[in-house]
Amino acid sequence: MIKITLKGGDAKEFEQGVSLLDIAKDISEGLARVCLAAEMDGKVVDLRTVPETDASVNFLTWDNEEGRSAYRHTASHVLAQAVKRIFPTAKLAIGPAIENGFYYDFEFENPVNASDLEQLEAEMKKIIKEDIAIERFTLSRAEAIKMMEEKGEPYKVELIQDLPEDAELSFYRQGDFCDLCAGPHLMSTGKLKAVKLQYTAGAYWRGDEKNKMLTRIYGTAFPKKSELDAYLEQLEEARKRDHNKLGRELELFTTVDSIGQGLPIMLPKGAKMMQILQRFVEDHEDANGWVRTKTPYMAKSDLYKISGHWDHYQDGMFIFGDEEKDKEVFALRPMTCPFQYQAYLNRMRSYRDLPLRYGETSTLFRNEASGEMHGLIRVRQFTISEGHLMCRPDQLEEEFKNCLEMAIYMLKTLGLYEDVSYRFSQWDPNDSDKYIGTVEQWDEAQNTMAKILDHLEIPYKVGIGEAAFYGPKLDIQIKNVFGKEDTLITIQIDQMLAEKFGMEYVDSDGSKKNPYIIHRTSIGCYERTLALLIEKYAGAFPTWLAPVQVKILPISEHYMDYAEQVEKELSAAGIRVEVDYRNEKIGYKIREAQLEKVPYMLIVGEKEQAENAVAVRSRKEGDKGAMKLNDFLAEIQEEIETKAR
RNA sequence: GCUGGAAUAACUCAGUCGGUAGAGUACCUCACUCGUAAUGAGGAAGUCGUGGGUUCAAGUCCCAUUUCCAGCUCCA
Repeated sequence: MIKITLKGGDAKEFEQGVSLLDIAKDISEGLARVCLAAEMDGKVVDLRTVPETDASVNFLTWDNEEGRSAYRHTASHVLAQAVKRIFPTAKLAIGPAIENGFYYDFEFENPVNASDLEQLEAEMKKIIKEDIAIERFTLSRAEAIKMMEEKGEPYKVELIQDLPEDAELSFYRQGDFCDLCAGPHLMSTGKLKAVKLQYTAGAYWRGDEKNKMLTRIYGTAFPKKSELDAYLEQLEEARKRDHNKLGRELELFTTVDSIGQGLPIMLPKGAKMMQILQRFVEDHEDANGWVRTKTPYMAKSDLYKISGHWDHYQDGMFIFGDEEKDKEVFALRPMTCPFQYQAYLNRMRSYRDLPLRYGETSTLFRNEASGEMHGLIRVRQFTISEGHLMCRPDQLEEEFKNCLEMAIYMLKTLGLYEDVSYRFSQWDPNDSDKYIGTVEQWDEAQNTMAKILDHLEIPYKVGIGEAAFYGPKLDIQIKNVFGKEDTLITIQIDQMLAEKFGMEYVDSDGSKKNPYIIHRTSIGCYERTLALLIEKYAGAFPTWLAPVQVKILPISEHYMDYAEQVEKELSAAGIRVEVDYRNEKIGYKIREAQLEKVPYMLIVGEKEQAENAVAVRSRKEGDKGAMKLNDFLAEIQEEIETKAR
């Protein structure tokens, strides 16, 4: 007999040789039906696992991430089985479960199109209906290689070859299909209910662009059709917020073929929003000890050679001229660091001068690869709320904390704070060519940063290989409507560039030292931040950010003069206001203003004109009735002042 | 850069087997002068992304190229 302790603490004795599924059944048929995998002594395992000794067991269902993962991982195997049935020559690569679904990478002889996907999905449904039992078995490394060679699966062979000689490998078989897999998996294909293949994409074998590009098929799976439909609906809804679509519809920006990729045109409304953000950021920074610099957009290659950009970032720069032929070669700046350092170097600095906080609204140019541009999120020219802060070691933590607090203040004001996560981006010591500095320097920089982050109790994930070439970063990450994560804000500690540029200060004991440099942004780059604001608010911005805050809608031509008078009064008070002078019915004008997502509509007609009033309609709450113009002005000014959302 | 998809009026899109370029919205004109999400009538608007090719004939087929979209890789 063995003793099984359950999550609640209850323990029960079972015969040797019973599987976890049997145990679940013993507890209740209901549990056996809904559980997908189990956690045994802290390890996620199959339900087919037979405990050999006493163990603690926690059954995992759809409500657990691991349960969903097992479910969708089985779906990915069913996809692979369907692919092998319909395209027997396709080669299998890998196929994991991911956050909202699964994918599987294949090498096909011919491209797969949408109708192939439909056919594959139909085949998957057939396999599910067949309710094929899934069996697990193990092989030695040598046997595994032999089997996959016989099956003609070169990618699987390569995966197995990378494992240690004495490894024992687990396989899962479902009827005519068999795959190398660590598991866990469901008991049979019939456990799956609602599956959907979504789209195909290219993906490099092992994520390395030097390798062959495989075809990745993405799909998702849910235990109920209604849940699948709800998910697909939700995706559809999210896409309506896509800044790249909405931003164009709302006339915030556009692109033009002849200007080129990654070079958006900010239209008046988008440019206005950027100006509002920029003024807000600069004023806030300057009120918190920052000073401004204004530095050139380009420099000779000499500067980038000192900073290391020439060796480590040349592909990312726009370069004019040729080192071989031309006396001087220039490059547009991809970062502001080496430029702002020149301001520091302008004279000898004392320890009393520190910290020095240099802010700049800085336009940068990066020659991104052509396929990488995306709306306003990834562009070739962008403007960032840049800053470099030079300080002494004893000031570092406090200054870092202040930079972080400023970033958080900005995110909270914009309403994005609840959507972000932290990433501590470290170097990859196995890829040291990408970075400057020594192992010791990196260890020191990262340890310093780790200490500060732990002390400030920042809940971060570590990103290996995500560091800048000169130092570690704290990245504040955010996801767009497609679930793709990007860095919105970054705060970095740099001990290397000060030395390279000969930046020093004279300490209290008369010795010369290199300052620490914090590279940071307070709101990120305006283009990307604007993109995320568009998606966050679906274009219905808080009043303080809205490019048009008030739209005046005269009932008929008779009240146009009064409308103009109201416009002048509001405009003089700093409100961004427009009048709809068109000769249209009021319902029509309201509809248009509502679709433009203007926060307030002021309807003016006979009554309003007589009483110096306006009939207020809020975008959010609809008709709010008439009020004196002055009262409305006071209210909206209060709302703008407090940056209410 | 790579894989796949797309590009037709200002916008959203239709255009079958290769045979005279279509709709709705927006825009302009006229009438209506209107009270909280679309008044009616009329008009103008397209080198079918660009450049080649096949054909008696190309929006449609082929090649190249630019841009856009999704993903990969890369990145703020």
